[in-house]
Amino acid sequence: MKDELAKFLSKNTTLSDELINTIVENSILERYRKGTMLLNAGELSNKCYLILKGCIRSYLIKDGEEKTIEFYTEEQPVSPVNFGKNTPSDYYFECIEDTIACIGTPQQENEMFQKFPQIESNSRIMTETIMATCQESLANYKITSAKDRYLKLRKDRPDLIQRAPQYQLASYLGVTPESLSRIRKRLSKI
Amino acid sequence: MKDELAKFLSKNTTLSDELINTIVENSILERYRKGTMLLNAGELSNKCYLILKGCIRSYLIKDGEEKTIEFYTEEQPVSPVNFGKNTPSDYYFECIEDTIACIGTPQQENEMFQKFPQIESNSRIMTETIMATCQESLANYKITSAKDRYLKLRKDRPDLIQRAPQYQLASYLGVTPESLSRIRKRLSKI
DNA sequence: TTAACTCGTTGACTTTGGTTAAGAAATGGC
DNA sequence: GCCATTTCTTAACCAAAGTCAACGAGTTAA
Repeated sequence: MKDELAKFLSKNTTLSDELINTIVENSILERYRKGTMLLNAGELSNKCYLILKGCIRSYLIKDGEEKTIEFYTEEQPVSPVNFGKNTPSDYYFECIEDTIACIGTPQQENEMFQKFPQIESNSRIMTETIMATCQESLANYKITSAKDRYLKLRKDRPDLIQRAPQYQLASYLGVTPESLSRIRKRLSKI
Repeated sequence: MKDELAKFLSKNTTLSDELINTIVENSILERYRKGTMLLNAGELSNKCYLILKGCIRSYLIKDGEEKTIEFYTEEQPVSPVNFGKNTPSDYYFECIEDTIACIGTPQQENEMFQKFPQIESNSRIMTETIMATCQESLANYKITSAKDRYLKLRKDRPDLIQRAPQYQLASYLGVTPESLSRIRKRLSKI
């Protein structure tokens, strides 16, 4: 499993093999069962994750309904926006599959940043990349219909369609489960 | 004008007054007339901005229509997602008012990061904050109606309603100008 | 001053998605 | 296996937003 982590780092950073090794050797892996809540709304977040196997969903509850914000799968970093901050989370983080993840804490992060400024630099660049993705999602969301968003999701992350229940996909796409069902029906007729 | 920059830095970073002074003294200010294109789609971005006065709008063109992504006003940093990268921009950046901004370049940024690692650290944290805002926007967009988004915009950024033409606000809210007109009419009747 | 544009508004009509309710299918626990 | 629960689908109806077209106010340019 630690290989996955090394692979991720060499793909997403410009860190030396030596440094990557140091990180991998000092990293902590955890296993979670499907259904485990990693963070509840109202709680402080003191862990971030890199998924090696499995799937994590973030959501919030509005008007009594779960609204899925994001699905995270293999090789994706999961960092709650209040990670390491003294503010309560608005979001829930839940494992929707049995999941193995590499854990990070604010202390450990700070230590690493101190020891190897290189890592902070890479972290900044990675954050910028994730932000670009987020901005793109928002732009894309505004200018497309629910049907187009479903098609795009099916194209970009086909595995998710299989892995997540439909009502979660629906709220992720910003529609009701009924609407998603209709969209799928319309598409299947073509 | 440089005071504005110092004010921004002391509000948004934990940098020492000394360091802030260094930055302010080395910063370059530029003036742009209303209508100036700061970046066109397809171009590389080698400048980022901190607005001291004025308003910048980013948009993309889809199906021949301008879709407004974001409005940036006083004290907001404007960093195209491809800033300093070797990839062409998908977005246009336009001054919709006469604007004064502080300019940054990738070279200058790197130099500063090298000299003062503190600054890179602050930059990372600022990026994380901006990302949180972006994620929140996306979440908020998904779970609200156009009317609610208009009300929220009017509450959060009342000046924008006055400063930007309605068709730009409409595409920012993700609706047609006709719809926004109707939403405003409905609201005025209450 | 007039002609041409742009922008915002309005109306008629269509399409899409939400709501409610019911039933079918799948899942999980015993 | 069987029952309870959850999830998915379908249908009828409604509300919101898109489309198309027309019009008026304001601006610009000849």
